[in-house]
Order: sequence, then C-alpha cells, then structure tokens
Amino acid sequence: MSTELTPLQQRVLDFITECIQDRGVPPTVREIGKRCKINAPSSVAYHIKQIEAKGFLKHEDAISRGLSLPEGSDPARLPILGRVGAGNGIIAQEDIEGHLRVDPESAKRGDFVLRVRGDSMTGVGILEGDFIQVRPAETARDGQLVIGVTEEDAEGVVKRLKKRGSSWQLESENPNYSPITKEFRVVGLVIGLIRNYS
Amino acid sequence: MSTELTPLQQRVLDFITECIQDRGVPPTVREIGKRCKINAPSSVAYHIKQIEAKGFLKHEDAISRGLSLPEGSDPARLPILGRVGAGNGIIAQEDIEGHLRVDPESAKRGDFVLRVRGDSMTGVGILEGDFIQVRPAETARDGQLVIGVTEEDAEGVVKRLKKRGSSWQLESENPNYSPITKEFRVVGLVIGLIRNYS
DNA sequence: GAGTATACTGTACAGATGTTCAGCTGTCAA
DNA sequence: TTGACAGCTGAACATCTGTACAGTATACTC
Repeated sequence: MSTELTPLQQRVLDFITECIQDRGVPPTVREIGKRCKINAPSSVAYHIKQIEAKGFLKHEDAISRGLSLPEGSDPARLPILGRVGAGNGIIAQEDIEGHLRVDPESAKRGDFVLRVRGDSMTGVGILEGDFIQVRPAETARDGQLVIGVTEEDAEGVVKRLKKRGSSWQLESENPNYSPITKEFRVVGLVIGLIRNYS
Repeated sequence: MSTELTPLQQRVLDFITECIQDRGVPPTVREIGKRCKINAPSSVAYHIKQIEAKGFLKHEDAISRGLSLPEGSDPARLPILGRVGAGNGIIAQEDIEGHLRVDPESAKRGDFVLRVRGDSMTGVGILEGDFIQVRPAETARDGQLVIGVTEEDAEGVVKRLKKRGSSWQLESENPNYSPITKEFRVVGLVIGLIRNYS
C-alpha cells in the first residue's frame, strides 16, 4: 500500500478537515459522499478506512461522526535548538531546549526555532530573546535574512546575506557591528519570528 | 438569565470540552447524560440550550453531535480582527479576517490578533505587517505596550503607555511621531508578536 | 482467458440520535 | 396558599448513521 493519498482520498480528507476546523463537527459518511460525489455510504467508509490506514485520519468504529485528525495536525511543533548569536553568539549544541508551536500554514517539516541573542539585528526588528523560525537551506538570495555559520568555530548568526562587489558577506542591521567577510556557510533561512512579552 | 453557568451546566460543558479536545468528537446527549448523571436526553438538551444561550457553546440543530466550542475557546486559534494602526491607523471593524494559530501556552481565551500598520513602533521591533497578539484589558501599567483607542474616532493604535507628570499618554517608538495626549482608552495588552518573512 | 486487486454501487438494517410532548418536583416570592 | 419558574423524567418518534453484504466495472497481471 502506498503511503500517498489518491486525489479522491485527498478530497475526502480535505472535506473532513474543513468540517472539523470550520464547523467544529466532523461530517457523516453521507455528507462526505454528497460533497465528494460518492454515491454509496459504503464507498465513503471504504475510503475512510484507506485514509486511516495511511495515517491521515483517526476513526472510531461505530460512532457517528467518529472522525478526527491525528496528533500533529494542530499547530506545528517545532524544536527550539538553542540560542543563535545575533551579535557574536553561537548556535548551541543541537540539544532541543523545548518546543514552540506555530501556525501549521507557515511551517514545513524540518523547520526549527532559534532564540536570538544580541542586538545586531535590531534594525530590522529582531530583538534579543526573540524566537526565529528557520527553514534549513544551503543557499539564499542577495538580501535575505539567513542563519550563517563560519567554518572555523561553527558559530551561528542571524544576518542579512549581501553581495558586495564579487564577494558575499553577512551584514548586521546595527551600525555597531561590522560585516562578516571571512568564509561562512548558509544553513537556513529566516522565515518567521515569534516574540513573547511577559 | 444570568451569564454564569450553574455547577451542573459547568460539568456538562467540561465534559463536552473534554470530548472535543481529547477524543476529537463531540458527545451525544445520551453520552453527556450518562456521564453527568442526567437520565433523560431531553434534560441534557435543555441544559445544552441554556449553555448555548449563555454563549459557551455552539449547537447545530438536528445534527448528531452538533456541538462545538465557540470562537476563542481553542486558545491556540486566534481570530485576526483587522489591522491596527501603529502610526495613525485604525482597528478595523471586528470582522474576523482569518485565524492564526499560536502556541497554546502563551494564549488565553479572549486573545486576538491584530495586524500592524505603520512604522511608529519600529524602535521596539514592531514592524508594519507584523501580527500582534493582544489580550483584552482595560488597564495597564506604566511602560507597557498597549492597544489604545481614542474616544472620538475609535482609532486603535499600538503604543507604549507612559505616565508623564500627572497625566498618561500613548507614546510611539519612533521619533517622527508625537505622543497621543488626548483622551484615550486602553483596550488590550500586547503579549506577543508573530512575523512571517515571505 | 482466468485471476486478482481496486474502486466503486445499491440495498438493507439495527441501533444511535435529536426532538417533542405531557407531566412531575422542589424552591421561592407574593 | 398560590403562582411562577427552573430542573428534570419518561416515552415515543422520525430521522440519521455506520456497517454489512452482494454485486459491478475496470485495469492489470499471469
């Protein structure tokens, strides 16, 4: 059995998700059939079994509307991987310090969260203590906010990637800091920011 | 009719909440009756009507398990209420423009999200387009970031509440803006910030 | 051509389910 | 005592609902 959903199964699952999220109540097999142009309730039951077997659905037998979305369909749970130096900080060891949940629409598998340290990016509203959502990537475009790592000491910093002349560098958004011009590597893109005022 | 729930109604609501959150499927009137020692399904229906009338429940008529928690009961899913002027903007009509999910640990019932407009708060890293998580409140302490509304035109702005001498004012974090000294009202506290880089 | 798997259809049915209705019980104020 | 009201009961009912079963159609393999 494939682990992928067929287009029809996807439509069924989409409809179930829509009902649960927008209406709060899961649909019945007949409601699904009506919406997805499946005439027999037993056909719908058949598909539900398939979808459940593939892990995209939880189904309680013999309970009306006994459909629910499995764990992890809620806000995506991203690991907090340590602090990132926005000044001269460090991506700490990859110990997971905790988890932060974010909107699943803006998260992809593999994303992680870093905590900002230092004030080198205050010019673009990235403050000490902020959580930054990072999407692993090895390349980036000119001007993007990235997580950079210098070869020698594996420091990790939030910076803006900039092309100056023929060479690339990592620039701060704070006049007190000078750009990093020595060899570095891009390890991820900054795609989100979460801040908590306590 | 009071706006408070009776102890029994609270137990009924707790059970419904428990079912929805833990099992994913709302209970039937008979399941509620069994758990809450109410023998007649019609009694349960009676209580459900009460609870719904008090605004703690949504109930779709004649639909099995047609119970769901009203907007805002899922602390993780906050309504986006419109834009908030960080410069001279406006809290738009309370139309819900969408939803944003946040970490449930940092959300409470009643929280909502506003989108920042303008650049008056860039000094503290609040940029145009950012989403701000707001907790409704009518009072705040000196120095807190708040959502303020001026009496005359119901404008809503993100500002810092400050006491200057004997009077309070709303200050921007951008030298280009002057403080709001005319009469205003605090409607909420800024407790979080979510930014998406696209 | 035979066999098999997948994706359905149509029907039937037992049980679940929301709702209605008539009536009961206790409390509280007039 | 009376009346109003909230809370509850029990029975009945129409409908909803998940499931089972017996088939059909198509595609693919052997």
